[in-house]
Amino acid sequence: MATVADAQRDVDHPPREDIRLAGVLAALADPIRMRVVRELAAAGTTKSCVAFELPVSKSTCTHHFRVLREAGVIRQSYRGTARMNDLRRDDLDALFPGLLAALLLAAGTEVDHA
Amino acid sequence: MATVADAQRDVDHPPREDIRLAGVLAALADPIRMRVVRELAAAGTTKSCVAFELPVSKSTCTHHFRVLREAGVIRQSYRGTARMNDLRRDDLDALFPGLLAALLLAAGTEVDHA
DNA sequence: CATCTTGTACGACAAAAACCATACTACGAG
DNA sequence: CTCGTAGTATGGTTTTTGTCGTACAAGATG
Repeated sequence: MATVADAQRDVDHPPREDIRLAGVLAALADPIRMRVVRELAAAGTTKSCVAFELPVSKSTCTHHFRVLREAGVIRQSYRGTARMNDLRRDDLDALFPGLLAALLLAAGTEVDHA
Repeated sequence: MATVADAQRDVDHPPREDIRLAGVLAALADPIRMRVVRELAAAGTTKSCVAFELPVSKSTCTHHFRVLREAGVIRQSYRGTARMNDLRRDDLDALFPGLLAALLLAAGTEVDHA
């Protein structure tokens, strides 16, 4: 369960108005990070970092999640030792209408054809 | 006017099926290249490299146009000494429906709010 | 408390990217 | 033919990025 201590360990996220399109695109241009976003969108709920089973080391994993967070693509919060990740769908849709949907669709069809 | 010699100087473009979403996103994550694409979309026609008046040197300019071409975002062809550039709207729309429109819209609203 | 699980911090490294200057090619115009 | 214009090629520098390993921190669990 999330505790008060968890909340204090929480980390900074850019406010909605600071999210830049260039940052979002750079974040999603990496295949590992795009995969994370796709799995997050498919799940529809928060997922811990370890749940993704990414083919990289722990520290690289931390790096990728930080890039996604600083770009404003995901929201992170602690729950015990786990860091839960969550798509910032609301903010992205408000800022860039249709973009997330088009990106997820594009990524999906590309995988299907591979 | 375009000549036979012009055609022989033409350069390789990736076929539609080789265009990767990651490459397109990486290409568009650079502000200079996004600006080129936006101006191309707004113009609706081909434009020579020099017509963009980009704030970088000639060689850097060549570099950015090559990245866009190799990502499959633009088509280039010679006309005299000028290299004409053209958005690959048809291919992008076929591969990634709605993506280009969402990107252009997003880039446009971002500039408006700046 | 001891230990396991999760994740972070830091330092290092190689590869890629963005940039420039210089030298060059190719076409067009005088 | 000569010169100007448009762009390429090459090679260099600097910055950024993706990756890792090691050491550490904090909560969960025995």
